[in-house]
Formats: sequence, structure tokens, C-alpha cells
Amino acid sequence: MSKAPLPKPTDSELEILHVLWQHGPATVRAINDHLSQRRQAEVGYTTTLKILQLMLEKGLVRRDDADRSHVYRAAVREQETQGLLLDKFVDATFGGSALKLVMQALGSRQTSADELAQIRRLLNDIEIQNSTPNAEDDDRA
Amino acid sequence: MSKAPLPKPTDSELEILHVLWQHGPATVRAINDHLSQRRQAEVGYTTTLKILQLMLEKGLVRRDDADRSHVYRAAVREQETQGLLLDKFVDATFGGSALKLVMQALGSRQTSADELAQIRRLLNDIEIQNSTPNAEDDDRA
DNA sequence: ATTCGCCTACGAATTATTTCGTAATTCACG
DNA sequence: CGTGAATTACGAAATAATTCGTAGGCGAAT
Repeated sequence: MSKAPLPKPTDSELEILHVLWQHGPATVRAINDHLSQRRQAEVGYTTTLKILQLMLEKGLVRRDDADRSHVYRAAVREQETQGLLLDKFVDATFGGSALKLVMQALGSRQTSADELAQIRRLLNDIEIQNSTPNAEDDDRA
Repeated sequence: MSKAPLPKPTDSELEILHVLWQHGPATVRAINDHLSQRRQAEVGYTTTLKILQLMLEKGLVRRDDADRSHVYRAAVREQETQGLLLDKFVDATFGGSALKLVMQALGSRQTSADELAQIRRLLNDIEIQNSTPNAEDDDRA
């Protein structure tokens, strides 16, 4: 039916998703502990609970409420979500130019040789793909 | 002391900054016209005015009010602002890893050969700089 | 069974952003 | 001058995000 196009998570929601992606399904208590550690200050328990409830409504998480302590898990994949946020960010900040973003990301900060090597490898992969029109899945010219 | 660390522009503010960066100083009327074109719908004139007034308070723009129609201009540089936003975004979305961001940006979208070449060039430059730590500091030869 | 502690649900205050209406001002023109 | 068009300032509504307090429920330990 009405497949709402995955809502964009807010900052707080994203922080919670990070915890879930990294540690797997967890109770409100566990999530709240992680958040409290990650920040300098304590996070109110009911604050975390409230955000999780809103995330549930938005479809960002699912929950198992078989036990008294409900267990929440991410309902969106990490890469997919990051990709979605990246698209919006590139549009808003770099006028849609992913190139500008990459240049800025690489240019204005120190990048280790190891990271540079990884990027080079990725560039090679991409160029190979570009020059070898894929046989199994080419619905794009 | 009185130097507040440049406030992060909101989406609307960023949109206005784009206009100013691209076209230089402009009146509210001119800015509003650009915004109305850029979007599908008309933007209320006083809406644009209000945002500019807030941006003025935040120090994101300056204005010349010698004439009745005030002329606004960006008070923050494009690259600097983009870098600031990028930092926050990388932290929030990719846990601080610029590498992950670049991988995602390059991996999940089609990038032209030309763009890839530009990135390669940048990588070369960076590696040269990395292997030649301080060229300008000790040229006592 | 009574109490204590943890849990969920929910309402509400706070702050930020975006939007626009209205009033007041100014300028140009007839 | 007096009218009209355009402009600025300001208040305020609408929406969203974040925060937390309080009420109520359930289960374990005494």
C-alpha cells in the first residue's frame, strides 16, 4: 500500500540507530546507557524511551514487546540510511555535486596513507566497472 | 571573547547563502526572486526578509542599509561553511569517518570518468604533500 | 499480600525553524 | 501635497524536535 518513503531520521534518532546498528537489538535501558556514555551528560531514561516510541511510529525501528522490557531493533539498514542522508546533504550543502563533497572531505583534513590507498582501490574498481558494461545487470547506458 | 564560533546555518539560511555566494550582494527582492525560481513554489517576500534579518543577527550576512533597499552579502566563506557543515555531518552520520563518507559517496552513485580523474589528481597531490612534510619552512639551501 | 523498583504510556514545556500578516516608513509622481 | 507602491520591522502562528515529569502497571522479594 502506501509505502512512505523512509522518513529522514533526526540527529537523536540517528544516534540511537548507531547504537542499534553497532550492538544489535537492545532494551531502552541498554540503549540509554550507551547514549549516556557516548555523551558527556546523562540522558533521561524517558527521553530515550520517547524517541524510540516516535521512531517506532515512523517505522525506523521495530520492537518485540513479548517481555515486559521491550526490545528494539533497527528497521532500516545502515548503508541505505546513510546514503539517503548523504543525498540530502549533498544537495543542500554542495548543490548536488558529490565531487565537490569528496574534494572538500579529502582536501580539508588530513587523510592517512592507508585511507588514501583504500580510496584508490575503490577508484580502480569503479573504473573497471565503467569500462566493462556489466553483463548481468545493465539497464543503464 | 566576543567571537562566537560561527553558528551553523539552517537549511533555509544555507539556501540563501548559496544565492549570495553565487550572485554576490543582493537586495531582499533579488534574493527572493532567486529562491522562488529555485523552488517550485513562490516564497513569501517577508519570509525571505525575516530569515535575512535573523542571519544578520547571527552574523551570517552583513548588510548595507545606506539605500532604502538594503543590500545583503554573505559574511561567511563558502568553503569554510561547507567544511563546518561537513564535519558535523561526518560525525553525526558516519561516526566521524571521512573515509566511510567518501566510500559511500563514490560507491553508491555513478561517477563520471572525468570526476574520477579529478579525484585521482587530488589523491596524488595529497600523497606528495604527505611524503614531503615541510617544504616551505626550512629552505635554507 | 504488601511493598519496592523498574517499566511503559502520555502529556506538556521548551526551543528552534519557517512562515506570513500587519503596521509603519519612505520615495516618486501626478 | 496626497496617493500608491515598495520596503522594513515586528509579532505571532504552525510545525518539529527534544526533554522530562507523572501516572499506572507488573513482578519479585520480603
